[in-house]
Amino acid sequence: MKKKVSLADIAKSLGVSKTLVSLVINNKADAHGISKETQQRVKSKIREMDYHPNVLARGFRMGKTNTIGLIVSDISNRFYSRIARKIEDYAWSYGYNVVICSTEEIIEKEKEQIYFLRDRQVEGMIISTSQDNCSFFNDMYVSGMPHVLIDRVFAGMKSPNVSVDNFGGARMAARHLLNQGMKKFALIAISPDHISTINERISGFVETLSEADINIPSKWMIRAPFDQIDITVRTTLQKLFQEDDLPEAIFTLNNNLTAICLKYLTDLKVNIPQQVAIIGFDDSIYFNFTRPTISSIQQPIDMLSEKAFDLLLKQIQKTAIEPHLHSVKLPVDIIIRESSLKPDAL
Amino acid sequence: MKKKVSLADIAKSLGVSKTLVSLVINNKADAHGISKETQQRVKSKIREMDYHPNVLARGFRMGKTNTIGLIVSDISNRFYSRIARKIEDYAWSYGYNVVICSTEEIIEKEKEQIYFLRDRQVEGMIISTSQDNCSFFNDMYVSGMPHVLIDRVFAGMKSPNVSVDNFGGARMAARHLLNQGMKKFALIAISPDHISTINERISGFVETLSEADINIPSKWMIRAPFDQIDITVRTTLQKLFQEDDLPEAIFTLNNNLTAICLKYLTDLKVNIPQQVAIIGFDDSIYFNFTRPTISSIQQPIDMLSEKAFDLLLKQIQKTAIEPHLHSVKLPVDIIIRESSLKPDAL
DNA sequence: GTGAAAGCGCTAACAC
DNA sequence: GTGTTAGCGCTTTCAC
Repeated sequence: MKKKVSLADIAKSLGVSKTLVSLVINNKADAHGISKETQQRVKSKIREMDYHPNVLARGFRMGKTNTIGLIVSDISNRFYSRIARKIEDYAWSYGYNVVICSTEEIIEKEKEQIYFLRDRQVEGMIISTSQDNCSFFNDMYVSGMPHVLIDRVFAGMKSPNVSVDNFGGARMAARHLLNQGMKKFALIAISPDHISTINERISGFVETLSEADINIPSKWMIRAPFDQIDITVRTTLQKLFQEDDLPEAIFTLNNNLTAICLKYLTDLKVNIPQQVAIIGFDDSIYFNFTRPTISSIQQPIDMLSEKAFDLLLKQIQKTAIEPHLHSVKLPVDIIIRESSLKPDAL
Repeated sequence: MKKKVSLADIAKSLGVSKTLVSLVINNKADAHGISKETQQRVKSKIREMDYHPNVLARGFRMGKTNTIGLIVSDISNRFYSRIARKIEDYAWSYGYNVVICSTEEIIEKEKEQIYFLRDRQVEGMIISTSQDNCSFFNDMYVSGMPHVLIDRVFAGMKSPNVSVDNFGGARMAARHLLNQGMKKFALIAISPDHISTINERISGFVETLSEADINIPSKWMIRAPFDQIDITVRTTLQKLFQEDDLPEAIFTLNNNLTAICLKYLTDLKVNIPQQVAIIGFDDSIYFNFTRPTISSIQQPIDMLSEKAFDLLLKQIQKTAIEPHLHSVKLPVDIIIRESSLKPDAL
């Protein structure tokens, strides 16, 4: 693996040209009418000398790196790691590698990472952005850098994108709670407060409630900074449960929030859903065996990843993207379990 | 972003040599006594023409790609995605990108991925292998390809490696259960059956039990194939609970197994720990708020990742690795929650 | 059927 | 202080 045998070494030791060897390696020998016998000689020499093409050099020469980038806020979040896995599978099947980057929701870091990947000539990127508007990506789109925005999107953006129906999902959650006669709600989101998914979920929830003439008091609209979710949720819940006036249900806006919220509700010995019901955005296998089991909005992660990769590949291959696929919004499901049921329904 | 301005373009439009531009770009201008004024001219031209160095070309020239590979069985498994995140953070801080590969526990796929990454000139790899012996890696070590084995290791291997004390962790679990007077145990592992971590955990558990003259009946030594965990666990548990003779406790050997096992125990309406206790290897935040809360062996993921990256970096930089750091084994903790307590202790 | 030579974008001796 | 030149390992046009 070490000796760094090059194509030239093979050619020399065989007394043939580099062209010949290159042709054989790339299966273009037949097309060029290279004799079977020569081909065999080359092939066995390659094996003999344990030659491995320098893919980097080839990529450099051909302007193809066979690498794509995946940029998300945090690869250890299961939502993103599942996306990563799917993207990786598709990528691998097309001969691509994927480079991962976690932005920690820091806009500057995200930009830096995108620039870095671009300078390294990745052929495309799939991005769940932390930015607060699409001008950066519109420029990128105009510049011709293949990319697709995933999960988090903006109105009026030019880049191909695929997301889920956050608004509709939140609406489902709200309706489900309203249908059971609940009237008092709290909502826990993360900040920064320009994340599109979070805002769409908030809108969906809030608007649906207001159609029923219900508002969420501002003290129950909770924002936990991305890097301080744990402590924020803990102190907020502690304070909340010191008061007499409690919400009937809490809507947690992503999987981390749901988990952390449940952890501290448990610590506080709050009965779910008797004292307070809960429903989260983004499902987890664990929600099946907590007691109570946890209701949630389930996202079509596999489909999301598949569509995203497909859109990226089309750009890389310069295949036209049908207009109706340029911006895809996927439906979500509500999984009703015990945590969101009115106590008397249990 | 598109026009592909090259260093040569800058040089030409400025009427200077490429060398000059290169020196300025790489902050070597001062050392070479390039006048401040020329440097400024170059810099502003670079900005004016929106030039971005082709990092690939540079890497190609210098034999440095600033890329490392991370190879695990499944990046969507939280254990690995947390490792990935940490590795990525360290890598980024050293100017490295990380390429992820999921092997699905398929040895051939793993080898293919390693070859692929090698041919792409990654500078090093961190690998949680699915292979059943270390000869492949010993060859790799001899060949000089920087790499470190993480999590799964082999006795007598040459490659630098870092793992956790699986044997000790399983022993802790066994002792904890034995201490409470339990005598009948089941164990659920994944196959293939050459995965070192799994085997060490089995050994630790089984040996500790046998010191107390207890054996696990073979019908209670369960193996679920990696890609069929769900169905295997389900049918196994269904069958198990049709019988009168039940184990007092189940030891699940990784986070997936624990989750899936809990899911189906819940489906079967089994009372934990009254009917059967459970303790898992690998912790999860969710174990805090299930009811009962779930006991587990907690692994030092951050430390594991840090040590691994450090060992890799040393190899890349050709720094000597102190002998006692060549093979690192990290201690684990037992987190005792409700699921593993004798009913009368609750 | 096979080879020579140019060049992808960059860096680094070595000149001048 | 600045420029010339020779590659890194590969593919590809064009020639023979």
